[in-house]
Amino acid sequence: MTSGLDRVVHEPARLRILMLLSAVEETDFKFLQSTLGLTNGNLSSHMNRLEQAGYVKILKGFVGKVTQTRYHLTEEGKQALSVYWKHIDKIRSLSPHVSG
Amino acid sequence: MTSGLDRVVHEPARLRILMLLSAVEETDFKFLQSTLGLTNGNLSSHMNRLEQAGYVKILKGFVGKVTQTRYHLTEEGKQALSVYWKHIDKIRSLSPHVSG
DNA sequence: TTGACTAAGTTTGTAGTACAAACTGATTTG
DNA sequence: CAAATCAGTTTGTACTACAAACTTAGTCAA
Repeated sequence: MTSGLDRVVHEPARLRILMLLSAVEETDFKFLQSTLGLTNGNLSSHMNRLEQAGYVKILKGFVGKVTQTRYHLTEEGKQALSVYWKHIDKIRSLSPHVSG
Repeated sequence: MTSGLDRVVHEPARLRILMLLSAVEETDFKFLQSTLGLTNGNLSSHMNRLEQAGYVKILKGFVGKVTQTRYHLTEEGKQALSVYWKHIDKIRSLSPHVSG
């Protein structure tokens, strides 16, 4: 009856983050930030939300003396994405007339 | 840089409403409500939002002596849906590895 | 060594919104 | 005439995305 869409995944910024991560497996804050055009604060919040949901792992380290935060997509995250797209396809099939 | 996703369309309940409407062109409150499993208040708000966006037309009338509200998908609404799915496909193609 | 500047994020405040509960107003039924 | 039902609308609340302000640490210039 309901859409079944996972709100954590459904948020546009996070969906794009997850899709990027699913392509590269692991990446860092600055890459995501500049690639997706998000502000620091915004990206930071989203990554925390994704971590809380268990969809990414946050890895803090250094590059030389400068801190660097890396992100890794978890199995749960991959699963969530897969399920998400299934639900999207279901909604999309509600109308055979809208192709996109 | 941004997702390009229209927030009016992106909301799950509204997306499903629009997809249903795009299949049937026109329908009434009770059908939508029972088909999608939304509460009256919730559906009412969503339909108003969709009307404000110009995506549906609200037609109030009677069946016998009882009021009935019908909804009609506008051209703008169809367009918005089409554009929405284009953006979704673009996001989806960010990763070739997630099939859904 | 101290003061300005940059880097890499985090925390905070606010405006917007989805949802359910409470309400409205008309009609029908006991 | 009261009570119940129908067909929705309005209101209140809890949540949340976003940007602005802040933090913490390192680098450079004099």
